[in-house]
Amino acid sequence: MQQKKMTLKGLAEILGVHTSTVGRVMDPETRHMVGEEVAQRVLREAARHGYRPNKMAAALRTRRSNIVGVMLPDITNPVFPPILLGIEDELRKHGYVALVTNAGEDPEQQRFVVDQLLARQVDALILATATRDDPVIGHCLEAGVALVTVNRSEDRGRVSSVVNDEYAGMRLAVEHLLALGHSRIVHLVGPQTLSTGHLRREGYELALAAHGVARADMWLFDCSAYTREAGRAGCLAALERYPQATAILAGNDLLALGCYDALRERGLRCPEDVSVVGHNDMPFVDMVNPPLTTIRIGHHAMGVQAAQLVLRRLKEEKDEQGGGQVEIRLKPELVVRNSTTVPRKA
Amino acid sequence: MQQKKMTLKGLAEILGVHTSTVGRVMDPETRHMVGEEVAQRVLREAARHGYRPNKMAAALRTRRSNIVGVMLPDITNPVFPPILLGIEDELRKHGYVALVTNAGEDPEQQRFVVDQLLARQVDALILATATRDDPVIGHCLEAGVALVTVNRSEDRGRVSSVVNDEYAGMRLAVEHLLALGHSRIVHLVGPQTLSTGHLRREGYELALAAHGVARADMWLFDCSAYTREAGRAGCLAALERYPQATAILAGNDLLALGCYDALRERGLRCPEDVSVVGHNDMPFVDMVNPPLTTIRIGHHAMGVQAAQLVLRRLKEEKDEQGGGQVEIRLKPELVVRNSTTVPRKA
DNA sequence: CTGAAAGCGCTTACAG
DNA sequence: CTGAAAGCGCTTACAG
Repeated sequence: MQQKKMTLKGLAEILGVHTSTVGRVMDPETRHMVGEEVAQRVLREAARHGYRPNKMAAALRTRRSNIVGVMLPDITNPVFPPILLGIEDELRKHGYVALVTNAGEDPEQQRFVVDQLLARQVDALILATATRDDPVIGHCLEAGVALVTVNRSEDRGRVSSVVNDEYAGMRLAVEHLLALGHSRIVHLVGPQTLSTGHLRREGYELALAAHGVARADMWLFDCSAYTREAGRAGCLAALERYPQATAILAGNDLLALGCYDALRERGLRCPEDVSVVGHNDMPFVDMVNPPLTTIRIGHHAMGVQAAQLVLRRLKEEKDEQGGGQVEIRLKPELVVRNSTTVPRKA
Repeated sequence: MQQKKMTLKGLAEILGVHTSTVGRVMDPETRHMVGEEVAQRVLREAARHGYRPNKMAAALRTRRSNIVGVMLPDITNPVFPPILLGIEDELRKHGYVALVTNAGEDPEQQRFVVDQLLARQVDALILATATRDDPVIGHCLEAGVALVTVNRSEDRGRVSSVVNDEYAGMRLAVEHLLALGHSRIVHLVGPQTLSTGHLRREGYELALAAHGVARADMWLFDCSAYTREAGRAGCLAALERYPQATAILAGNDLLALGCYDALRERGLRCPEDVSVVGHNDMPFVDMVNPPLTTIRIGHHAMGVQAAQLVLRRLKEEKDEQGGGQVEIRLKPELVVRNSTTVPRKA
């Protein structure tokens, strides 16, 4: 059963040819260099033994592992699986695989994980963990790996990224609420250490300003993390501070679900008393009560683009072309469901 | 910036010692073989150059990659991320990493993915894709890799597995409904090609039989897949066939959510008209309307156990001990929320 | 305690 | 069209 692993050398011995001949046949690119008849014999024998070339050995020799490392902050957060799927789909098309690891939010742990990935000779890194001022990115840059950031970006522009257009998303959300007649809109702000939290906050301010809303009427409330519990606490406190609020624009869907908890606790109805808008359109927010109005982000597409970008970078590297950093911004979409309606009468 | 990659040989040259000396120092296990003073010099120089041993080269030499391949059917299904997390956490503790890939449900594609993983020299495989009669498992067995199945198992007992105790879960669900007073309980059956679908069905029958319910009063309805849409269609058809049903026991949470859709379409209220029970307790089913009563499965623990099992198998392999196949069954838990109540009056 | 040497399984310039 | 040889970066028995 446990058939002994066949190698190039083994096959060559059986066939009475040189290993380099077998090697040439196994690679479709170089197969033409070998005589038709010999090639067929080699192929047949390889198949008979279920020969599978050892890619690690090849990687060692060519200094190309065809592995891209992917570091996630939390695979359990529903936005990441689709991104990952997009990355994998695209990489696979080009003969690459993803070495995915979950690193949490702690920079020390992340640095450790990056070192693990580098020790395993990944050709490139895709980081979904970026913070605006990210020490780990510096670490990666020093190591000299090809690098791309996905979903989040850093502030210093040292690395290419594929992100959502956060300004556009917030504009959609704000204009939806404005159109319904809301003028007292609280923004539950996500972590300011992350580009998403920061840019959505700016997007909220920009969108309101564009519609002539005064600074004083922009009601911001910080949440410590993108979690349901932080959303609940933030919403409770925001309701206290701004009792006249008729709508809440949450930094993401998890915060929005926390708002649902808080509103229920306060005996307020959504959307009749307070409208709520989320951000991400993560799975199943159409099933909650009430179905959540939110901003849909193309997570799968984001993964695909990130993979393409990193693959392109790898190609340029080989061609010795420098190439500056780019930021690819995907357009989000408003999904109106039942958590938003016209404001209650004051 | 892009500092040239340092190697054992490079360090040895700089230090004027032999590569094997440097090698011995880099491995804590063999460090004691080297003189204290030399070891310190080596360590200092290694740190100065940010030396990171090439694990691929080591793997080639030792024939141990310390990589475990993990094959998933669909990372987008919320039950898998926690399993994955458990696997990774445990593997990391032992110096292993997971090479995760999403393979879909198609056996051809899965076989291809397995070959990819094997070509990359994984030491072992954890499959979350198992079907009751699984051709891909045969393929893996032939290749002679250490193998463990997680969440699902195959029928032939050729491979160890870590699964949920499906009988126990169904007993909890059935007895909960019985205790509420239901006697007309439909079971929306999951795919019979999967151990989960099959065993939950048997569990339903066993539990009802234990309470003296006649075969004729066991109302089964097959669903083609574990999806919300299949649940909706199945529920609609089941309602047609069994109009007196007062409760639905869905094969999993996704099917249960599909029931919600169907009930809404038929103008039936849950739980007043029909109680619904799910299976898995996946994230956010506490936020749907109504919050779902379901069976909680320890997915993270399942991943941890699967990793432990495969690691143990690897160790035995080294120790030349055969060791038969085992099945580890985790105990599930009933989570009562608002989708179940006493039956309506007939 | 340290060194010299062989070899893991490939790839690829260089000959012929 | 095919072969001989070197080498990717390690590890590890074998000497001394």
